[in-house]
Amino acid sequence: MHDSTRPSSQRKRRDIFQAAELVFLRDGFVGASMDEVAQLSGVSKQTIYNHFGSKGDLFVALVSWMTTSAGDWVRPEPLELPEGTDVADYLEEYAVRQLTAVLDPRLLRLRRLVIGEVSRFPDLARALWENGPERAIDALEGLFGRLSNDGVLLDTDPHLAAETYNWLVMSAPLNKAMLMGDDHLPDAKALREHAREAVRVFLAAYRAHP
Amino acid sequence: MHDSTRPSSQRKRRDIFQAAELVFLRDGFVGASMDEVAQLSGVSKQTIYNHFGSKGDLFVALVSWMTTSAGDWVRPEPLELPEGTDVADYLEEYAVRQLTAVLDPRLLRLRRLVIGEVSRFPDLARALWENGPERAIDALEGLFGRLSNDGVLLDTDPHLAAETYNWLVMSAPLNKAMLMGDDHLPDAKALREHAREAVRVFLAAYRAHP
DNA sequence: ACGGTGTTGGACTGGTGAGTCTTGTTTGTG
DNA sequence: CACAAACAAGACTCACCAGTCCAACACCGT
Repeated sequence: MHDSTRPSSQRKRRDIFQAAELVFLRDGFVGASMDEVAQLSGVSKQTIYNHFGSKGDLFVALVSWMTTSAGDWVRPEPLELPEGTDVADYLEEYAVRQLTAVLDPRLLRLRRLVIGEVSRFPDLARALWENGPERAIDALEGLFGRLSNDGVLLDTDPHLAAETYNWLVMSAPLNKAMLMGDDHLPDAKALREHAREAVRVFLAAYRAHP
Repeated sequence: MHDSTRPSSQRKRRDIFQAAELVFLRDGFVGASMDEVAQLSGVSKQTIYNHFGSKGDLFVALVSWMTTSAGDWVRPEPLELPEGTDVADYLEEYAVRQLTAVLDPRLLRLRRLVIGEVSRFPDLARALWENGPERAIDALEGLFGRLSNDGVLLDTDPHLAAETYNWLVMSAPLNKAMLMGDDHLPDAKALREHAREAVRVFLAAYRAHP
């Protein structure tokens, strides 16, 4: 609702986001209290309503801010297999990076929150889908298409292959984390082993037979 | 809080559950109103508080009721490959059954709700995990162990194989449904094709080479 | 230094919701 | 039939919350 470029305004805006993140992630959308956000951010309630028009608007802005600002967790640059690199090694490395990024507790809580609010904020959930899984799958699809042309992978639908690989890597830890909380996350070794097995299964089904 | 075996009480208990299901699944735990549950169930508020001590207790009872009463969606009997049946056909059939069961909108909404309330009700989420994915994986593990002994599958960790197969089948549609709402569910044909591809990938990686 | 914009703190409104209480009525059982 | 437990209906308490209003104050560019 406001567009002040004053430095103090920008600072306050960021403080509001930080407090809102804490409160919304802890109490959910309905359970969160704007008074607490105000108090925790050291900002008056009126100021919040000047920056964001309503509780719902603040929530939407917060989720967008969290997904884009921490948007490094999905590689924007297209995936490319460096010359002379083993496919298995490359895919395994990609899997480990992606897993450690997505299994960040902050992102897990955000994901739970957005999933719980699907019926109230369907657009947010859709945005999270498109910036998360869909973007990752699209990036993989590009890579797999090229690998098919090079005769490394079978000549099948690259999108289907990308989907399969993405979920082979992500689904078991992610779905478990969704329900089991942040206290049962796999450690680095378990993650590595999971990634290796995912790559093994994927290549068994999609590698071209020479 | 009460243990009346009177038939009218049982009836009212069921009515309360039905109304609570509607309200909680629609508005979430915090957003749900006990007054509305009372009015919708045609039962006085006091009666609700006689049966269940508090809003939280009603919520816990409701989720338990929904997971167990509709617990047919996971086969209680251990999985068994009938004599002379093709493994691929059997696994594909199992996948389609499991998918149609889990992709029921009612269960999807319940899952979203429980995921959104992980921090408030961690026990519920854990119970949903154990009665859902974990039980399905355990059942598959038994089957795969036997198939390994019979030389049909590779002699690898049957639990790992079960986990892989379970998520190969479930993850793509389930995770998409979690975020994209109940309006983008795959139809029967898409489900069948997805199941077939999951089986193909799984057997490519786990079938014993003769 | 000045003036406008942003900010503050707190009071205030209107509404809602969980849980309790009361009184009178229903319902199943001995 | 009689009795006790369960129920209905609604008023009631207490607390909380989204959003607004207002008068005094702080900040910043000109």
